[in-house]
Amino acid sequence: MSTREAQRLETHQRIYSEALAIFRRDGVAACRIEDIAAAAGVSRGAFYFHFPTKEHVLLERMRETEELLCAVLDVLPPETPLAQTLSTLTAGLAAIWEPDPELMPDVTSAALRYTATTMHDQEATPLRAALSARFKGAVARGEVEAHLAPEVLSDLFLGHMLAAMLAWYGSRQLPLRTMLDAVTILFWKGAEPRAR
Amino acid sequence: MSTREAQRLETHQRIYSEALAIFRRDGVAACRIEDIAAAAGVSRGAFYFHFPTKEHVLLERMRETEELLCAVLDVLPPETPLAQTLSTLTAGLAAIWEPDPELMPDVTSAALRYTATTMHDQEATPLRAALSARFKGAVARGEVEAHLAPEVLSDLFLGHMLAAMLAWYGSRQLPLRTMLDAVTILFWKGAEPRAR
DNA sequence: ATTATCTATAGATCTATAGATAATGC
DNA sequence: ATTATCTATAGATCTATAGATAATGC
Repeated sequence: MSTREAQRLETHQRIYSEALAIFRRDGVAACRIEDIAAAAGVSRGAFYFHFPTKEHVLLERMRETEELLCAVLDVLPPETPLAQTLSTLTAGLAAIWEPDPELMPDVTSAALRYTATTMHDQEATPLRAALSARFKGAVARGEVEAHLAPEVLSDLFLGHMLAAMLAWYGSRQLPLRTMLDAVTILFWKGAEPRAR
Repeated sequence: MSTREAQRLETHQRIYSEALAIFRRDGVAACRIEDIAAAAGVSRGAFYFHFPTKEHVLLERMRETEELLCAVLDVLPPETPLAQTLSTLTAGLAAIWEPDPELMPDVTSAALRYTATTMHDQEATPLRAALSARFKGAVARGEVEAHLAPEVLSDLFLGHMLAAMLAWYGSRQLPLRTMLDAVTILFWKGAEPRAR
């Protein structure tokens, strides 16, 4: 790695982590670019060189967490039962967000809008692609009763996790892991009582 | 209604509808307050008198759609089976958003963040309260197998509808109504194959 | 010499607020 | 006379970009 590239990455990382710290302390809306630049020891222009807007810092946070989750999923062999894959995912999500919930609403709402408005049909984030492949395998193995295409089902599962995280954020009655597992069971079993 | 109040409401409505029109045409981010004020024939200050930020226009749009949905639900008698209540809700959601999808990601992401960050536990929007009451009744009648409290289940159902709407927005393979009904069936039956 | 990274800054836009105007209450 | 609604505008902040500097490629 060249000196110049190392320098750029270091500055980028410093701006990124200072921005998140100020977001947590003051809230995203109240934080000025000037505050971030000052904390990182650079000019306002340097912030704009690295991030078009504050929202892009939040999107990078989402990418970062998705990379962590991808790494966790990659460890599982392809034929892993979907139920176990999803359980691994909920554990990963809880490990990331439970100790640091403050930015969750801002990060998830930014990511949802960005994904909906700028993501074209064929593209997908690495996490969406990885989970979609797992769902396809599960459908092929007959583990899932699909009224919907596997990739749609996969996106819906991720959407349900986000909904659960936001519901959790508002009340915090249960541990996040418990909440996410309960929603996974709901996804799996449905809300209708079984005949007995 | 006093002259003054009528005038205020009229100006408010004019700013509101012009703002939505410009949001649809140019996108929320690109739209300047000046553009909205000019289209409504008022000063920039008048915009701020009626709305603290552009985001509050989006939140008012969400409130407006929720009122429509509440009106639809209120027609159903309290003992209506939950499945039928939810079907009425999906029809209402599709009727609102299918012909005018452009602002859906901005409206829903603003509403999600707002609800998560500023809504305290005891409060709820009229729609959340109305649907929560329906879920409580359904649990009492044994229509729902609840691993989660009825009001949490109700919020999750709404969250699942939003996730489905955003997934629909990205691809538009199916009619929105079909998509929402498929997710309702998923909510109801679960993804696991039944023993046969 | 060229280019990537960053600084400095001009101009655009936002936000807060003092002041104008017309409706209201007494 | 008081107050609600709106205008005008000063000051804050953002965004776009010209220019400085130091690393790179030749």
